[in-house]
Amino acid sequence: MRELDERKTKILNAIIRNYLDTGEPVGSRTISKYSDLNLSSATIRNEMSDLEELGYILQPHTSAGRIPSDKGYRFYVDNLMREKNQEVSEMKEFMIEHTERMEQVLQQMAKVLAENTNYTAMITAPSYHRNKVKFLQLSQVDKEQLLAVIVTEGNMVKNKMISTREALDNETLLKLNILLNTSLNGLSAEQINLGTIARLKEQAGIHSNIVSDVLDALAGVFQEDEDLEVYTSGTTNILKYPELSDSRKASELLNAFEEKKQLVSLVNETLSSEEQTGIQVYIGDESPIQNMKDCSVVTATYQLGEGMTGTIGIIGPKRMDYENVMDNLKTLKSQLDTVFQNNKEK
Amino acid sequence: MRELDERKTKILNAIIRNYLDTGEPVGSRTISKYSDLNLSSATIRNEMSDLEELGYILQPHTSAGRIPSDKGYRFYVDNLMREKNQEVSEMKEFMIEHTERMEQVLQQMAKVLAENTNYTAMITAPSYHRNKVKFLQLSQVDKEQLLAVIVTEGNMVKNKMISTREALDNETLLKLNILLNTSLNGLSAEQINLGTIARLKEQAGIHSNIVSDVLDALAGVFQEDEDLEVYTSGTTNILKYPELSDSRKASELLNAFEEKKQLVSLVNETLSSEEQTGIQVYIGDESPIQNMKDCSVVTATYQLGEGMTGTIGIIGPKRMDYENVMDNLKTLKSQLDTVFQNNKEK
DNA sequence: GTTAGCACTCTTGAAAGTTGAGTGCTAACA
DNA sequence: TGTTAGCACTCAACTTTCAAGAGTGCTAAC
Repeated sequence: MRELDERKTKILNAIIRNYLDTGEPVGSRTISKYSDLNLSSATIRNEMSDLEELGYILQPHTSAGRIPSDKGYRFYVDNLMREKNQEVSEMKEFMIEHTERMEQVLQQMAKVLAENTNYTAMITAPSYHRNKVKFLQLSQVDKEQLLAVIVTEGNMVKNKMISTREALDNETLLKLNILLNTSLNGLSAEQINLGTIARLKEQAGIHSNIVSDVLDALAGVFQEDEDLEVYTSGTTNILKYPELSDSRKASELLNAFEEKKQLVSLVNETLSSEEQTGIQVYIGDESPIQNMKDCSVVTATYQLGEGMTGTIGIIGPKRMDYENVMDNLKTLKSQLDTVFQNNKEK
Repeated sequence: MRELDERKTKILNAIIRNYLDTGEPVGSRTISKYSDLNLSSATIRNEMSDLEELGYILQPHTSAGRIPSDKGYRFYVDNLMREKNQEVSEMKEFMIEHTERMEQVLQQMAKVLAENTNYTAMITAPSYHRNKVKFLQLSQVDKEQLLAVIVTEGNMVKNKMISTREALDNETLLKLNILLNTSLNGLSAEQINLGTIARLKEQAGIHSNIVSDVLDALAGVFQEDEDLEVYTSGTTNILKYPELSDSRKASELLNAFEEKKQLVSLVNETLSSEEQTGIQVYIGDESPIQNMKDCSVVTATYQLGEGMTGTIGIIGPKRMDYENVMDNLKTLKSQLDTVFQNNKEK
């Protein structure tokens, strides 16, 4: 037997929906009129009393209406929420325009997401943990400087300047390039081990110091992506919700967004606890970030195959419009897949 | 004859300093005790009355103390402020650690600046307007993709992927590279005109479409820097000042920081109205950004020679600690010069 | 020119009163 | 047994009132 019978469920649903709309505690009379149950407020009151005892709703104070508890929200998200299946939104247009610069795309997406939802959006660049070197080139830029260009499977390009004592002649450069490419191509960060390195240096002979520099650069490349690029947008949206906009809370939250480092734990959490749908909802204390205990956080991961994953997140008040948010995330998620897919096939 | 005699000046000075400290309207009695003028509060009152008539201070309401007007702040900044000349601060250490990635350096500086001042800091990457192409290279990354790498005089590196219908053979690639380098090296954005382009395409023959792509990329590179990379830090600091932290104002301000586009006008304004010291102070309405009319903005430009300039700015309440802010900007400015200088000589 | 004194103004905060939404409980009803 | 009407009660939120305190402007005296 379920904890909640049908009528209680309906009433809980009505309460939550109403609260999502208004942000005000909702009373028995409202429900009595609002819902199609045709029950008097007194009956509703009795049921509400039960629901409160069960922990689904709570009263901010005696003689106020009820608001959903975290448990109530959880029940709503898990059981009550209707899944919308909107058609593909306008996002696509944006993305087709500029697929050149990854950063721009991501920033743009965050923006669209924030605008669509009126909450704060964050999105991380796909991370290359298990990504491989695809192309590597050293060029002589001027007398004392080499430029190392590194391209990974995901077509991410990284550069690193290397200072040398003196210019290398063309032939040496060519040799080095061939050496580096044959040795390192197709390898991921984990696969480049001491053995590889030693062998490489040996073959480089007197230019082993340059090889060192290149490897440093390479490490830097992979490293850099570990400390994660996070794009946020709509951070100021939280000020729109009174329950979050008091000076202290707002300040803490905004800080978390500015110091993007704090968001890392959110990303990791999301990545580790993968679910079937790929969409996670953290309500209040469930969130891995302490500062967000008065918020709800909805996250999704997008996959690009070959171990490249990124995270999208929406942060808003607990009474966020979960349906809309999850719908948005879902479409964006699929959009991302197709976009990067296309990009690759081109 | 000056508008303000010595005594009025002293009193104004005392009022402003006091207000900078406390943020509260300051009354005649406070000044009478606080300053070394040995005047009774009544006398001060008379003088204050004059000062108000002259427009240097104003009353929020009858029977409150006085606060500085924009004109008062202006007078303070121009005439009253003592210039501190602190020794080189801790900034240097930070910068020496990571000179690799321009972005990181700038972001780091913004952070230090924000922490030092407790206001919001912004800093733009040096812009290459008049900067020149130093090195240019096309490489075959895989069957259908070329990578164009562009290095400018300032050692800024930009990449652009170019899709081709089919792979080019090595020889063609070499020829194209030589062609591009000989034609474009040493040229700035303005110098690449239709004549150059036509000539280039003609020489490229059947590969003129690739040349087109490279030129597009090049345009993109210069363009991209025109829509400006701005790094901000300490945006939440404005919440520390009650006069800015009410929901509406804070929201507008934070938005301006997030939508970095809005900051462009500030940068342009700063660049155009160059002064001897290179440090500008915008008080209230003087600011080119409407949202900042309740703030003061202090900006400086740093120069890297060869037409590369960037802008640093501090945004805070009108009662900001101008001395400290300007001091910070001044040292940072010189730091930036030396750092980039070193970087270049290496 | 400076100062003491006084009446006046205006914010601020506390205290007291009022309103209204909402509850819990009881008794009656179907 | 479940539902409902009615009523007393509670409590946040708002309004009003009041007193205190800071500060001013003005006048008259030094």
